[in-house]
Amino acid sequence: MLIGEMASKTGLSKDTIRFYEKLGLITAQERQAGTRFYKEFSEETAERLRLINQGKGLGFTLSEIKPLINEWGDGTMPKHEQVEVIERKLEEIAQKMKRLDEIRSYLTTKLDTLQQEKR
Amino acid sequence: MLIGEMASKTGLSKDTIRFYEKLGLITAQERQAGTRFYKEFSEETAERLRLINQGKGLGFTLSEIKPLINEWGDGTMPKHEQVEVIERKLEEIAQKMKRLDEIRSYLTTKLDTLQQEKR
DNA sequence: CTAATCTGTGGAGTACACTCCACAGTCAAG
DNA sequence: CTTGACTGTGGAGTGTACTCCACAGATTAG
Repeated sequence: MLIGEMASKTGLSKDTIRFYEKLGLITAQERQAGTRFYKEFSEETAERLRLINQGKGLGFTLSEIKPLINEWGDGTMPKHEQVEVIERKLEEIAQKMKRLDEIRSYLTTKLDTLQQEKR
Repeated sequence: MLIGEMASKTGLSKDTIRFYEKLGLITAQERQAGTRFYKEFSEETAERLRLINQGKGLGFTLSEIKPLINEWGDGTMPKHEQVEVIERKLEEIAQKMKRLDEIRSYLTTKLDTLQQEKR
């Protein structure tokens, strides 16, 4: 699919998608058309874009997200290191969940207080 | 306490703390000293700064955090609206937790795959 | 065939969240 | 009473993540 379809499919702007491609967060096939080239995006890339978006909403930066979603399989990183990276991320996620829960109970308490005051 | 102490206490830079004060995320007493004024921060403000920091790490922007931690008690917002705001935020948090869990299982699966490949 | 709509590129501009700097007043130690 | 470490202010600069624009080629509807 071309960039326009991808944009409406994911809710991201074309510019954002191009930006992510420049950063290497996603890739595209080049399809020739006369003298120039168009980018072909795959269904899998749509999935990736969704993951990226979720990550962002959770406070991960793009540079944190990059290794998270990349194939690791540049072959460069030894397997045990990959395992370590993932384990570290899992800890981070556990941390984030804990914090979310703290904010949740903070808000719940506030809500209770408000509703009590009402009567 | 003065800004330096607050900075080392929270791990935020003095500039960041001043920036947050400008935005109205935190407040300070003014203490006169000769011709000029110094800012006195309270223990409660330290708590606030910690909350702000947690919120940021979870993907909330400063402008989202502001109403979350503010006293609402400018008296301006009617109670039932306050309740609504909090309820909306609680939903958002539930969403974020769900997404975190999705990423968690994505990573766990990846981890399993890697460890299986090893043998 | 032509007009409208799509496409990639290069580069400029924007919003947010800081970060740094120069300057001048304050204060505690020696 | 000087020196060094602290303080507030104003303003400039930085990094991240876009967003917008002008341009020129490509494609599609009529």
